[in-house]
Amino acid sequence: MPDFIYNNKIYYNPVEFAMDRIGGTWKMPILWRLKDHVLRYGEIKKSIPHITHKMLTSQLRELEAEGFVSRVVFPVVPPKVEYTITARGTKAITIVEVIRNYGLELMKDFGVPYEKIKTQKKMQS
Amino acid sequence: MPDFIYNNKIYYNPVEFAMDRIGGTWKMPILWRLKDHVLRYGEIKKSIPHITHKMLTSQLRELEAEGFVSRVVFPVVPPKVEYTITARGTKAITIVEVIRNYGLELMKDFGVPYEKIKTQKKMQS
DNA sequence: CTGCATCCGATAAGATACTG
DNA sequence: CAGTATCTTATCGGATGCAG
Repeated sequence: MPDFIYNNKIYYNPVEFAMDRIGGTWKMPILWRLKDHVLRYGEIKKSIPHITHKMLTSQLRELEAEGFVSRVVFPVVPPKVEYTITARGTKAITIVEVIRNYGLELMKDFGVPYEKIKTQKKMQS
Repeated sequence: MPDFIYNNKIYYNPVEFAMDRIGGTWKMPILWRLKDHVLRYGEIKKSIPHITHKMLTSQLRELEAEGFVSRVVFPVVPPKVEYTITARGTKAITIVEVIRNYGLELMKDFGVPYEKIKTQKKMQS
């Protein structure tokens, strides 16, 4: 007696559904980077520490397939691909921010040290 | 160059940290059930469709270990154990609600049918 | 009733190599 | 530069059995 099915997967509640779209280790960090920048693949890669090539590619594919980011391929050599956040992605950012702030509170609560609270203006190098 | 370490695990951002505490398939549904009820193990079990014995036990253990729920054992036969949400758990519920509402919006957005939008007043049978 | 341990299959994710 | 494919390991989670 599943609640609903989407993409051949059974879901039992809306939270699970939302988390499958924007959850996981990397999707939120990716959306976060695209918040107010259009970025190339390599730029995203450089800006997210420890993410592997495979993970970044697959997560971008999923985010694109579900309309959170859009992918523009420039037919040049060497290849150039830009990723832009969509309206749906921007909406998701709101949730990311809520969770992020909560995470910061929790960390404080748990006594976990964390420095870069300050918003990062410039993203890489 | 990890951002921080907690419980022998490396985290790279606050979102990941938060999701490790209250994320996953079952933690939010569990907290949700305890929102305004003190429940016994078996009651939680019955109220969450498809959750397995193993998963419920392990998730409750983690939630307890990190202070989101408290566990009271009554020294009777047969055993009786009650789970209560803590202040920290109540705070988490706020986030759960935000994510849940977002999930509902997303589902509408994706055209996923879902009936029981109405708040469930009574929980089981 | 509640909880723990064990086994095992499914899935996620890292490393690496190859392509246009 | 960006993307795909393969191989391999690690973790998650289901089923089951046993115990106080």
